[in-house]
Amino acid sequence: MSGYAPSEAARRSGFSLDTLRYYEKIGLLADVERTTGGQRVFTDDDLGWLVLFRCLRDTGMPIAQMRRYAQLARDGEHTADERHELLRHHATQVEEQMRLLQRQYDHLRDKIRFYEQLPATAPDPEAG
Amino acid sequence: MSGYAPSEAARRSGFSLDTLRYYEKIGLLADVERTTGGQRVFTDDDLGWLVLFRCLRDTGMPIAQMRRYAQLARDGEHTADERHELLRHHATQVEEQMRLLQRQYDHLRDKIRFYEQLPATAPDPEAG
DNA sequence: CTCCAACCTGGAGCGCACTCCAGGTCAAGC
DNA sequence: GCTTGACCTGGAGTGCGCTCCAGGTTGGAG
Repeated sequence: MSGYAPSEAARRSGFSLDTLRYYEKIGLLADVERTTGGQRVFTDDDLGWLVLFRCLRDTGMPIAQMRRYAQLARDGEHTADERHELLRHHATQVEEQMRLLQRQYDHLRDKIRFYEQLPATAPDPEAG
Repeated sequence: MSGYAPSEAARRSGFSLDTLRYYEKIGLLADVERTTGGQRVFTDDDLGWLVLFRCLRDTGMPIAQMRRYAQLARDGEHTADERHELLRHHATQVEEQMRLLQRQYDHLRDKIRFYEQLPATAPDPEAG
């Protein structure tokens, strides 16, 4: 229950093999265990981190910031406040992002409604 | 009420001057009017298009697709169905995007809640 | 008429986040 | 032991959406 081949880790995390290697290379994922032959072995812990990275990535956090978070976690328990703050700050960004998305979605629906109030009317304000 | 200098168009649309020029260059914005000296003059119609582009961009539509939409609109009234379909299709993408964002936001809030149920507990599943 | 800030062009460069490649190694199944 | 598919490395390349630049032109204020 705690030793996954690269392909298995990729399957479970939804990241490509190249992305997993990339994340390790840039120091986002901490050094991953290896077999004597040098092949990666991912642990449940690594998988947990990947789930988090997916969450942060999907909500638009830049990699540099994720890396900062990961580094803080590696630095130990005394960085908990800073990590907490980092996530809270990110959450407010996400809230703003959600509001914008909702607003523009509403706008889009208006536009679509326009097409549904055709047929055979005059072109709309932006001729589109 | 219908002739804006580039800087004014930029201010009103929220796009940079470079972006406005870029949008014209790639054929997203139709050829913009010019003074005899060659300087751009944006119309209310152009501004309307920019509002739409902002909506589509903010909701994640790739430029290629926006360009397709704009081209269809230029092609005339008989493309209305296709434009309608394009927007409807995009709207479903946006809905999915919103669901994902909400889901990952909830996940993020859980993570934050974890930090709030400290202090001085054991590290969480992904040690973060 | 002069000045200078705003504008023009074509094209190069950038930042992000991967993605692909060549050339070689590892390890499980037969 | 051999085969073969999964894996390794460093580094180059990609796609997107701008952004910046040099070198020149325009046009309204004074």
